[in-house]
Parts: sequence; C-alpha cells; structure tokens
Amino acid sequence: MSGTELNERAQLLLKNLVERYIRDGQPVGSRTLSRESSMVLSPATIRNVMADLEDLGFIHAPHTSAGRVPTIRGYRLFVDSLLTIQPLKKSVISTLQRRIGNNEDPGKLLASASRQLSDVTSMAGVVMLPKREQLSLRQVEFLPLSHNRVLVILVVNEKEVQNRIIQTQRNYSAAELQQIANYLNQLCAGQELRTVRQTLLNEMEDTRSSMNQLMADAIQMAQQAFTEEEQNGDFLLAGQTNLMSYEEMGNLEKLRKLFDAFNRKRDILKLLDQSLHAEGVQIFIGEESGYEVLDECSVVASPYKVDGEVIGVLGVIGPTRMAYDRVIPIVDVTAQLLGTTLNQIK
Amino acid sequence: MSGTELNERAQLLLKNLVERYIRDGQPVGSRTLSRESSMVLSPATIRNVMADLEDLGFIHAPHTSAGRVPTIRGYRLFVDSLLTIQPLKKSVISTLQRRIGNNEDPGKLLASASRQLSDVTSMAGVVMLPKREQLSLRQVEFLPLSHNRVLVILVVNEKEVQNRIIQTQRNYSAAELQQIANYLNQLCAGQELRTVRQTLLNEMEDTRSSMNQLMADAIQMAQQAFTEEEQNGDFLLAGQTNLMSYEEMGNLEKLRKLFDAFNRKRDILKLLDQSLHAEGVQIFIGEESGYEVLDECSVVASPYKVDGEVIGVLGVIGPTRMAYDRVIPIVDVTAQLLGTTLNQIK
DNA sequence: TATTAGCACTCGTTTTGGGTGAGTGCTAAT
DNA sequence: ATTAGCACTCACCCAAAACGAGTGCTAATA
Repeated sequence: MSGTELNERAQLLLKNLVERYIRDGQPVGSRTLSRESSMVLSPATIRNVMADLEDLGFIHAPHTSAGRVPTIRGYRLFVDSLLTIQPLKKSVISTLQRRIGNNEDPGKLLASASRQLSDVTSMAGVVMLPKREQLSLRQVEFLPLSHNRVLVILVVNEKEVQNRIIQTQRNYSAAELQQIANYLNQLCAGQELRTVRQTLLNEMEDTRSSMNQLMADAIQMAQQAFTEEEQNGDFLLAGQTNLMSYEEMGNLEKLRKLFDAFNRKRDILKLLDQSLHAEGVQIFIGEESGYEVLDECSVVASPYKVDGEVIGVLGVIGPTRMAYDRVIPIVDVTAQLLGTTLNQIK
Repeated sequence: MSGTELNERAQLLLKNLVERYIRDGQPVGSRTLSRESSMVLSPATIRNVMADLEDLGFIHAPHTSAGRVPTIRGYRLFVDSLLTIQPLKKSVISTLQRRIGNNEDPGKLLASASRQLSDVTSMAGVVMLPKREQLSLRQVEFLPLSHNRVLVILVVNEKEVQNRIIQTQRNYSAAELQQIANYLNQLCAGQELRTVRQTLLNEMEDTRSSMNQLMADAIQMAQQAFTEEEQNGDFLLAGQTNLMSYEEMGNLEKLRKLFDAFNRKRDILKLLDQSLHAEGVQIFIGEESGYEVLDECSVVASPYKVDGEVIGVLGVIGPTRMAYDRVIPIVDVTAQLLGTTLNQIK
C-alpha cells in the first residue's frame, strides 16, 4: 500500500469521499465511507487507506477527530480521472437553448448567457466579450463639432457602430468632411482595420507627391480615427450574489476581496484568457488559479467559437466544493449553444 | 418634563447621543453621556431625560441593561434640526474637483463621480444617468443589412450616437437608403425627437396625396427608427463592496438582498427619482425609503443640474449610522461639481 | 422643584467545565 | 491483508457562574 501509485481501491475510495463531501459539506469519516461505499470494507481498513491518501496529499483532516476533506490535489485527481459526468438530457439542453433565446443583439445574448449560467448553477456566471480580431471597416462618417473636433462614426463588421471624437488641426466644414469620408470609404471600405492602417501609410506616400492637401488631411485624420483604442477585454458577470449563500464563503472579508476582484476585472480576465486557447472545458481549482482571491473558489470555463474560431470564454465561478459533474456539462453545452446562436445572427 | 415638546436640554442631549452613537456604534448610556456632554449633569438626571426621549420615540434601548440607540425618528430629528454641518474646506473641494477630472466623455465623468463618492465616504456611490428630455436629432443614416434589415444610425445632441436595427418591407439598395436619409435629414434635422415624430405624422398626410412611394417608405421607416426605446433610466454604482465592511450589515442574507436590489435597479431608481424634483440634498433614513431592503441603510441624494435644469440625481448609500455631517456636504458639492463639469463639455 | 446619590435589579456577554460523540491511530487477532 | 477492539482526541453543545454596564426608583439635597 505504500508507494506513490494509487491502486484501484484507493481511487474508488477517494472518489466516494469527494462525492460525499461535495454532497453535504461535512468532513467524511471512515465509518460513513464504509457504509456508503460500494465495496464492503470495514472502517478500520478504510482508515488505513485514508491514511495513505492523506500521506499522498489527496485528503486532509481538519483536526484529529474529524473526518477527511479533499485537498486541491484531491479535487484535481477527482475531476481529471475519477469524475463520471452524465451528459445532459436533450430536454435540459433545449431548455438552455430556449432560455438563452436568440436575441438580435449580441450584447443581450451574452448577458443572457451569463445570467443563464448563474441561474442554473446557483453560482456566478461569467461571459467574456468576444475578441474580434478582424474588424472589417464598412463605412466611415465624419461630423464637425465645435473647437476643431470631429465626431467619427465607424461602421464595422456589417452592423456594429463605433464612434469617437478626434482633434483636428483646423475647422473643417461639413462638406469638406463629407469629401474626406467619401475618399476614405472608397479607399478602405471592406478592409480590415489593421490592413486599413497599412493602406493609409502607402497612400500617404503616394499623396505626398500629388500634393492634394485635403487628401493629406484625410489621411492624417484617419490615422487618428483608426488608432485602435486598445480594448483590454471585458466580461459580463451575473449572479455574484449567489456566492453569498455558500457558507464556505462565510468570511465576509474574503468575499469582499473576491467581489473587488470582480470589479477590478483584470485578474479574472487574465484567468479566463488562459482558457482562450484551450480546447474544451477547463477547470481551475482553488489556489491553482494563481489568484489569491480565488483561494476557495473553482472556475469552470470553456471557450466558445464562431466560425470555428474561438472568440471568447465563458464559465462559472463558485466554491471549490461544487457539483463538478453537473456544472461541467452545463458550461460545455452553454458554450456551444452561445457559439451557434452567435453564428446565426452574425 | 412631560409633554411633546423637546426643551433645549433634551435636544442637546439627543444630539450628543446620536453623535456619540454614530462615532462608535455602541449603545450609549447615561454615564458616558454625562462625561461626554458639554453640560454638567449627573447620570441620574440624564437618565430621566433619556426616559422622556424614549417615551417620545427618539431613542430606544436594545434591552434593559444597555444604553440607548437612536431610532429612525431620532435620526430624523437629528439631521433635520440638530445636525451641525461644517462646510468643506476649499482644499477638499478642489481635490474633489480634480479627482472627478474633466473627461470629455460624459459617461466616464459620471462613473468617476460615483467612484469618487464611494471612495471618500467609504460607502456605495451612485449616479443616475442624465435624463435627457430633449434629444435633438442631428443626422440620420441608413445602411442596408441582409434579410430586409436596415441599420439606423442616429446622431443626437451634437455628439451622441445611437444605433438600432429595423425590419423593412423589402430590400432597399444603398442608394435608395441614401435618398431616404437625405429626405429625412432635410425634413427633421435639428428638431427634437418628439417633435420629429409629430413632423412625420404631418408629412405622412401630405405625402399620401403626392404618392411618392419612396417618401412614404421613408416615413414608415423613420416611424420605426424613431420609436423611442423607452429608456427606463439607469444608474452607475460604485463601491458596493464598501458596504460589506460595516458590521451592522453583518447579516449576509440582508446584504444579499440589498445587492440584489442594486442589480434589479428598479427600486433604487424609483427612490432616486424622488429626489429628481427636489431642491438640494435629500436624506432617506432607514425604513423611510419605503423599500424593505434599505431597512438599515440611509440614502443621501442630491439632484445635479445642467443649464440650470435638473437632469439627474447622485448620492451615497450606507448604513443608517453614518457620519451625516461629513456625507451631506460631500454629496452636495459633488452634485454641483458634476453639474458644472457636464456643462463645460456639453 | 429640579437634581443627585444610592441601591437593587436586569440582562447580555464571557468564562468555565463537564458531557457527548464522531472519528482517529495503533495493536493484536484472524 | 483485513478486521475487531480500545484508548485517545477534540470540536461542539449546554448549563451554570461570574461579570459588568446600565437601568429605574426612591429618598435626600440644594
């Protein structure tokens, strides 16, 4: 029984222990496990096995006369190779589908997905906003404002509208701006924003010789307008209050730090980013995430795709002691549903 | 000493009591008050006075052998006529001003104001988004999408861009849409959205006879586009996690309900609306608000103006036991600063 | 008449200590 | 290798006791 490998029996026992602990949150003792477990073993034997499991760091006793509780390592082994996931029933899937809806507005869709996740899991649901690598310019429009400022309206990706205000050298009339816009639209429409910037550079060379001042202005203006505001990414969070109902979150101070992290967004984003280039559901258990505030939380995340390309991540955040077998398929399916729905309205 | 009027001494005592209670959160007893209070009275006398105050419902003893705690009525009297507010120092005001900044983007400005409020008060800061009564249309633009849908871009109030998608009867070409936009721009530019709708109705009458199909289409399209999505109002909340640090919020269940109310927004909005047509700082103490979740909270709110017209409300939400003397001027000044800053960038 | 000292009393809080029970590790028997 | 038996540990519960801040009432006082 000594050694670093876990035999069949020990694994099964660990599985039972974790399941039991997840179910009712109490440290589980040898007696319980003996009764519960499928195999017939006396408590004493089980104690021996548990002692081994403890030596190997899979479980841990809060104090001498308490049962055992899974450690992070224990959970890890559990989700990696012990967990049996029952696939969702068709009916459940279609309920999820229906509840996500197929709103025209992708923003609303994402919000609904995160709410969905939080509702069905009773934890916090999170949906990262899509990273749109390729923004293809459809049309640009300029409107004069006071104080040498110009309102720029960009229509990208067919139906998305961005607008920003730029500062110009002098005052342009509406007519001039119209001309500039026409010029730029003709030059750049349909291109991706990054190639647009290249196009502008090239054009600048050409125009310099031809000496058309307005064109030169146009290019300079466009340079400003198309400077991508670095979009640091963002996410939608729903149901964070659900987390307040878990007694393992009883520590208000910790809970507060967690909520602050949600507001700060940065750490959570970084964590989600890690799933961006992964395939399928990823799980971060407790400290594994590397973020102290998530000490006692697990994150179950999955990338979602549009056009076969991963554009974002969604998932749930909850206590380490969560029903992984239920949560994992929910996250998985929701990611797929969101992807296909986004595809449809693209 | 019996009677319903409070004599000078009783008022002063109440003032001291509330101040003391606000300072350290413990029920305050006759002994403490005797030591603390400016006037020289024995604990026994003070007990007599306190008994009266209790009869009149201004204070309340949590149990027989505890000191007294202000009731809602007590707080009310305190803030209404006992409270001495020290005006903010110039330096503090300019710090506030600086920290709000003068971002070009009004959205960022509002966010910064609410963060500001929460930071300096260590409570939750809230800023209602401006109600813009008059949206004056500057320009409208149509872009064809697939499936008989059209992307409408509205530029209102000089520099604000709205966009929505409408469903049309048939497919229009870009050129047709351009024509329609020109027509509408000529017809309606500069008008307020509400008069625009009227203009359209009138125009419809006229056009019906002249039988120009495209114009008729244009009007129908505009009807759709200008149907105001009822903007139910919204607010920006910052620092709600601050509330988790007050021991009077120890009850997680209650705190959760409060946070849920923040997310629901509706109740909070209604409450803030009440300050919309008030002059100066308004205070809702505990149950006074009429919303159960705010039982143990007070809301200090003030309308803010642009162009001399009230367009929104801002304030803070915190425990009933808050330092009103400090919070009230902060809210007051912040409202003024936000107003003037908004004015500048308008 | 208003104020105050004195005193018995109340009641939440803290401390103490025994009892309980779930669970353990170890040892010896199977 | 497994199990029964047993002494031991320790969180938890509960009741009793000690504590102390604060009260209301009464009688004395200015």
